[in-house]
Amino acid sequence: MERILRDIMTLTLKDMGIDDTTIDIEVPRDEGYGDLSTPIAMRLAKKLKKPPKASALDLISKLKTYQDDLFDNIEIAGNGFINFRLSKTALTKELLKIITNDDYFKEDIGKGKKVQIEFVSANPTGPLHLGHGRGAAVGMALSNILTEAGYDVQKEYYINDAGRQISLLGESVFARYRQNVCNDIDYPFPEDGYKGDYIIEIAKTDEVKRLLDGCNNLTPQIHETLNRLSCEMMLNDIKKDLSDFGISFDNWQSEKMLYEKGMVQNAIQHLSQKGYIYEKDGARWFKSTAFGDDKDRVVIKQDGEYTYFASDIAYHKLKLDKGYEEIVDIWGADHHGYINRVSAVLQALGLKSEAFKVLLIQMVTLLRGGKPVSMSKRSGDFITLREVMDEITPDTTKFLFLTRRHDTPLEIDIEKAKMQSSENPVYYVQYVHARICSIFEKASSTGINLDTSSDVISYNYTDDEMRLIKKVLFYPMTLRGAVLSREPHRIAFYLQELAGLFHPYYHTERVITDDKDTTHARLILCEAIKKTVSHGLKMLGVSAPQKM
RNA sequence: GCGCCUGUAGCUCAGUAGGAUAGAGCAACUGCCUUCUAAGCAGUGGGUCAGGGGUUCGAAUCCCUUCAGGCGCGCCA
Repeated sequence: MERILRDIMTLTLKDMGIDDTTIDIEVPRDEGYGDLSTPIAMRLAKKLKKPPKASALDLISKLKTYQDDLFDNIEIAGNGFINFRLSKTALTKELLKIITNDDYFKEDIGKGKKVQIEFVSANPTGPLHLGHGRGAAVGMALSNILTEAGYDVQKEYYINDAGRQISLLGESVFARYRQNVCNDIDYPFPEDGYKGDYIIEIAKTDEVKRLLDGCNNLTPQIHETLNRLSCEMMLNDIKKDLSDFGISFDNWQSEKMLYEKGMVQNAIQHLSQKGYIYEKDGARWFKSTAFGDDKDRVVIKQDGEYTYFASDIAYHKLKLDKGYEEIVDIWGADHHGYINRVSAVLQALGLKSEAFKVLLIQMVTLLRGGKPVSMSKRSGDFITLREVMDEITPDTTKFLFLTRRHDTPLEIDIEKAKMQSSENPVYYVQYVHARICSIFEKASSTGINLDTSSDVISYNYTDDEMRLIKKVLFYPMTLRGAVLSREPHRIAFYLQELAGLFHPYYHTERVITDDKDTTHARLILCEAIKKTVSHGLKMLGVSAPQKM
């Protein structure tokens, strides 16, 4: 609905010789101000050098020549707001489009722009914890809405399967093998090793036992194989967790592969040719200060080894080489100090700084009965995503994450989350869908079916119904806002508002009545609501159950 | 010390790219199942938007500053 208004306003402004102004259209807080409103006259006043009211009058008179039957009236408020009241016929006609047009909510904002979203990317040295779950929920929802908005999105998981941590993983598994399989209780556990029980489970698997059979100490070859094996098993667990959580990826990018294919070396060489690499104190540095970083960063250490940053350079170069025009990295907030140097790399490689966005996922602090639970992978003492989603369902967990902005710290009391699971907001929204499904079931059992063949509705919708109709028709505004701001949580809040309108309506009015026209009109409304709710839930990666 | 994030109702959080009289859920209390699902509905109470200054037609939102909390600041990954 708002799209129609936006379109004709764009045309009108063009007529007036203005085509560089952003058009803000919003739903006023108070219904008394109309259905939609725009503060554009205030902005226009400066350009036209006329007072806001005069500018508004100019705009309105021209606007009406385009599509007069869209509005009941257009008013100018004392402060210069232009308030539109939409006509019932225009609104109901549009309502039918939601039902008949399966792509109604698609809007081509992205115009096929290639965007890569990288998220989760947890090290394969332990199971996913809640913070990863939060990143997964956000990344998935973001890629869903961007895809719906016409972007060409690829979801990627970056596997840190190279470097010392993996070596340490192998050593940890070996120590547990000696201790738990060979009963060599005094075998020393590596100081910084991974202490979680999952390491013991890996050590006890047949594959590991077969590999390590009769092995008293790690030879380089066996260590290498054990690393690979442990990493694979860990990664399989992660993949299983993600898939059970409802998260999918288009590509799993291995860090190790970057080294094996010489891409790290190539990337450094490439930057070197551009003059961004220099030597100092026996090491090689990337001149990231040239692009706004605090200090230059080492890429090759004195001992000739690459730093972790070096492989990240190669990784981000690969993203560009694959043709992505926008790069979104979703990281834990504790990595924020890393943004500038990666941004510097991408700029050095020719990407505009606006085309690189990092979404920081703030910490999830877990409380159990009011007391914080410590989260350390090394000590093995942390709450996994698996535990939580098994306890309160993946839907509830995702909704919990997506009813918050991703960049604000989040506290979850696991006891409360469990207790509230039957009163959780996600059920409130899903219940709308289930109830409407139930209505249609009842309708078809009495021989009534939804008829969309005619666009004439011989029924006068009540005020409550008009409120619902508008809410549904304005859903694309929320979607658009979520896309532009990259904030999927807005959809979760919208859905709660829509549910907050539907449930009271359901309670006071019956959809299936003796009157044919009334029933028909109300079924149309219900179908539109159902489509909207199921679309919104789908964007969030949450199911829309037929029954509850 | 420097940098990033945060501070809104008792609690957990929204606040729609600076817009109109600051919202929701939870918790508390009171009612409502013979109806298409009570995971629901109706009602009641609750605020110095951390403090101060500035920018303008207009600020919870932008800028400066103070205070409070969190997280970073390796030739670790």
